[in-house]
Amino acid sequence: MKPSIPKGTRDFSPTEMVKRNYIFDTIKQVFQRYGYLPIETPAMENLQTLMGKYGEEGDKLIFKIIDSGDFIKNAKDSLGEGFNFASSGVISSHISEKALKYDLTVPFARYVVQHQHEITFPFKRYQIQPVWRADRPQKGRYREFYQCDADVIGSNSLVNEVELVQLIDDVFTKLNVPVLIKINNRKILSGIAEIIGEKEKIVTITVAIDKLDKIGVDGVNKELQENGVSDSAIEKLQPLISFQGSTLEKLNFLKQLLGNSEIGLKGIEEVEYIFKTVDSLGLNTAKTELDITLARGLNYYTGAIFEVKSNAGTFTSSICGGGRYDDLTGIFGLPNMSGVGISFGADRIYDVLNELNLFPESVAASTKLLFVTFGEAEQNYCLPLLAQARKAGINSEIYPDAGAKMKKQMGYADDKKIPFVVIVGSDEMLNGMLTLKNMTTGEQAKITIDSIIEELK
RNA sequence: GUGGCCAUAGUUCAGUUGGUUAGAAUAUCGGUUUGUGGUACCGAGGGUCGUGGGUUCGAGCCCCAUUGGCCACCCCA
Repeated sequence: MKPSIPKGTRDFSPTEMVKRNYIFDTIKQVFQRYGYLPIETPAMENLQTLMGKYGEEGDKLIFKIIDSGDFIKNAKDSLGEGFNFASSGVISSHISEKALKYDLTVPFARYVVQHQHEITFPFKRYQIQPVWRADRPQKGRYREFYQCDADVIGSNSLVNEVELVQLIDDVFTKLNVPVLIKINNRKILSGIAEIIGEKEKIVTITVAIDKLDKIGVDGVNKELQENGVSDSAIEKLQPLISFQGSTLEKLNFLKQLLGNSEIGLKGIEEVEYIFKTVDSLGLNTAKTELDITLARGLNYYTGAIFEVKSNAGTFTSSICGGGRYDDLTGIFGLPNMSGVGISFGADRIYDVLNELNLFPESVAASTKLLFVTFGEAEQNYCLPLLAQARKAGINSEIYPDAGAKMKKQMGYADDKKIPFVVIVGSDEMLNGMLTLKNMTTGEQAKITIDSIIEELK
């Protein structure tokens, strides 16, 4: 049998893990600086917890876990004798009650409701875990990937939104990636749908507008028409999607256009506050932009929405995204609990850093000292010295096979990029003067174990 | 869910209009050197050419199917 792993999943080598941990550590450090604390939730959730939260497309991409035991019998019991295997869609809900989590936000909402009596609000949590999507893999898209989420729930304040923008800026400044943070507000999109008289079609309209930079104005109009949006509504939409200008000009333009929409004006007010406050505080390296064509597919967003793209390299997909959701917890029985959060896509950030060569040269050297011996007697002599070195906090190891040739042991050190080697043979054992070799310079010296520890500490 | 490209050693790839025993580089292991790595030289192992079928005297090469990979659309991190 040929060894293989499922489509869209990957193994990570030690070198890759060192790089990945660099990203995780950087993000974690910034999260903590902003007062977020970690939680973890299971890899799987009850299917009902996840279904219906991500829109029609999203629901299709949830990995369902088949029930253990005789699921055919179970399905028969609940569906009756006459059920038809051909309609797998019908039986799937009868043979699966668990699913792999699709994102971290919905399980977080479930967590908040389930643990509401242990939580002090506003609750700020971060979470770095894998999620799974049954998407078809391609560049920057995996079926198993890590999200790094920071969310605050139980606070309506726009200060949270402002802080998240700063947090994004901090993370990418530390990682040396120049980014563009696109900001919009679902309320503005609602306002637009309202004033063009197609309130019901808001999802269709936002999805179409979102594609503007890819398919152009004509493409958007065509898609709207095909989806039953009236011609007069499309006409009213034109000035909006073709408008160019600075954030300030966009805001003024929107104020005029959405003057009759209460929700639209609310959205403008929120966006204006976020931009003004962020501007007055200043950002390190990130650029911001109001993008009224930014929609985002996840159904649960109701207020501000964010999307972050790299400004350098060929990687154009978003590497971070988020927004405000007013009622994710309502469905689990805890209404009026607004939250806002963002999610960093660690795997895509990895791809960006790799392409731009932005990983630091020597991220965390592993072993610092290797004991090379010539036989069992030497090995026995070295074991206590090895323990002594470890106790002193020096990452060290001994070549485990006592009889191995020196060339082999040295090669091992070289391959693992171990900077120092201690060579111990009969001479060394006689007087305790060990041979310490610096693998970078090739220099050797006779020296005691205590001096070695002192030097490498 | 729709479309395009690809599949030969652990890895990256050669392989002539279809013709004998499928090659190289690199990695691995061994040796030159049983107290010295990163260099050099020599040698070894490693492939039912993704899988199944077809055409042919003969298929790694042509045809069909299937699986897997990459990429684009959709959607998204």
